[in-house]
Amino acid sequence: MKDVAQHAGVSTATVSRVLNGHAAPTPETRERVLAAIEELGYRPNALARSLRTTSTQTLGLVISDLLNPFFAEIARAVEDEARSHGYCVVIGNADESAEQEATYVRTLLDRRVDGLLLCPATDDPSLVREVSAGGVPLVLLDRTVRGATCPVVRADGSEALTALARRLVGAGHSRIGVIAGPPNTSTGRERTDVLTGALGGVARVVHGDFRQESGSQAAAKLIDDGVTALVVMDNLMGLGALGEIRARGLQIPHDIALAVFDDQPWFPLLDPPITVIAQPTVEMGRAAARSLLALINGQQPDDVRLTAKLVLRGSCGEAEL
Amino acid sequence: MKDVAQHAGVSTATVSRVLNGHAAPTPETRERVLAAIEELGYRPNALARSLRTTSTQTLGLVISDLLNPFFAEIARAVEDEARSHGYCVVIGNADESAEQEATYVRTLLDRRVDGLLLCPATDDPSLVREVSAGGVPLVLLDRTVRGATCPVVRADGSEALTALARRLVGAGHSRIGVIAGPPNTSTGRERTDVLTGALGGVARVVHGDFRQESGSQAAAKLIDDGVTALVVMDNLMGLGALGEIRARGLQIPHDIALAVFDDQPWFPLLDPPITVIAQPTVEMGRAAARSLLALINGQQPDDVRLTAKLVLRGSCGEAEL
DNA sequence: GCGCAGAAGTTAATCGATTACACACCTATG
DNA sequence: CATAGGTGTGTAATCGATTAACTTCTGCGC
Repeated sequence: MKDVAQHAGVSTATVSRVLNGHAAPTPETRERVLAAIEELGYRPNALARSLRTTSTQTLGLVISDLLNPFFAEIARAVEDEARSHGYCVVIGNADESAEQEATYVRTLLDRRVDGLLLCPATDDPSLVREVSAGGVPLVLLDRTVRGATCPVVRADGSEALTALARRLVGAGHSRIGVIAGPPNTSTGRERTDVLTGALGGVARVVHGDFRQESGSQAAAKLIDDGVTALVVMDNLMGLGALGEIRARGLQIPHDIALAVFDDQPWFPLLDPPITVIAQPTVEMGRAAARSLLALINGQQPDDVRLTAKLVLRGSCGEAEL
Repeated sequence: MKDVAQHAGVSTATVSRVLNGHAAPTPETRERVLAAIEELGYRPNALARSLRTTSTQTLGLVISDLLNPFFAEIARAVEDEARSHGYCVVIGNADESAEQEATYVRTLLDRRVDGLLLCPATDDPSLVREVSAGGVPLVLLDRTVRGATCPVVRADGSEALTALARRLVGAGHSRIGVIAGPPNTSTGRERTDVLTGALGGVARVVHGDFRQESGSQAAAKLIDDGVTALVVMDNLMGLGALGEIRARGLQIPHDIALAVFDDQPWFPLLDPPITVIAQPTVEMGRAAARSLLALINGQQPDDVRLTAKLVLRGSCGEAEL
């Protein structure tokens, strides 16, 4: 910057003013400065700028698993929305591990992100409290924690789950397997509670960990237990369950009915296509980013609850479309 | 930091030494400082530290499309490897747009990443030159550019493509459709050249843009053209092609054979399972990260070429396993 | 008892920006 | 013609760390 100033025959203050579009400098000075910048190939140092202004124009996003397309879609939406407001997004991958999640959150705070979006790995509120104590704007996404005091953006699957339960029971299923998320996550618990509630006594619940492998194992257990329908609470576990069903040579929906939480582009390509509860991932990501930006600007955004939709495709034996 | 120093009755220099594990401070002083840090909940400002040391312990990774599981896997591997060396990764999503790619690269440079991993959207070398001119360590990943002067890490599919070609021709196909990547990407061109070369005159090539929609359109065109086999050069276009095949009610492999570049966890679940050319994504990501770290440490890593493997599953009419 | 080596800690410059304040110059006004 | 008010720039403090150079103190050898 000093070089630029010297080159243009002005002070660094003037260079800075030109850079930040202040009113002061003469068109003629501005021209000289811009020419010098161009000539020297100068690029401002964002670190120095941030240090001085205490604003990094960056949001942190900590998600549970980058390989899960559900989170990948959310990440993309967050990023789009943030960029359209001049913010950058730094993504941290917690890998469903509370410890790694904490590490990432601290790293992001150390780098002074202007705000943080978090998909908490567990419903333990201590990390959230730590962030709040640091005074950094925080929005929770997809999942919440016990006694959360910050805005939360998530999808509500109650209606869809209830409709699904009605359908399965109506179709005569009397032993229905539920592959649930971990009981210490809000989505894991809530979805399961709603569904088992709606199913009455016919549900058999096995908890997985939101990963493919746990889906196969849970499916194996439930199939051995004689269930005639399987509801899987997450797309990766759904993948695992599908694998297990195929491995055993079972026919969907004849031998076993299947429904999965989260839609995936390839679900319609299976035979039969898979019935799902689709979450509005893009809207969730955008809404979360908007809430966080509002918080950064000193507003108090409300919680956002979007609704997940039941998409019937055939894997539960419903009339084909 | 000043607060901590005051609290512990020492100077900021001593606090800094304790923080950075220098030899000097007495165990007793160290103790006092750590206590003060703990008590005040102090966290060092990474921006200030980086400004002073000109090192951010951060790598930039610019990929073409976060929603493409191929890149998501790479991103995860890069991140794992980087973390194990004490580095953070900032991911930028270029969305297959050269313009957005350039924007991201500049943003990352402005933030003074210690090095940059780039999956170039096109084979235009100007952006690469810009980075090199800035003296920032750079490694290309998956794709290269014309006249690249930096290390490149990628998968070599020649062998697998040749084997696939032999098989298709051997099975009697005489009109084979190839859904290729954009001609201005190195992977788009090279894979197609190898395959068409090995196929002799029987290939019909249509170029897509590495996205699902273009896959369906290309498939439609080729099927109308009467091809009996389809080779798709990327998993997203493969998804689109599959959709088109299903929509037309064609049976794989009876009516049309199909092979796809890039494996996906759900390919084995289709009926028949899809034959693929699998790229070693995890190894690519790790190798790229390692090369970049080596470059940062002043070494001169060689290019890395890993081999992609043909995985026969049935969608090309091969003997079932 | 003197000098000196080595250890422990402090002072202050520095990284590259932003910005409050001061200053010089110019114009309009009473 | 002195003065008030504007404008365009420059000066220098500041953000929060690191670190070279310097000070102080301790203990040891002769």
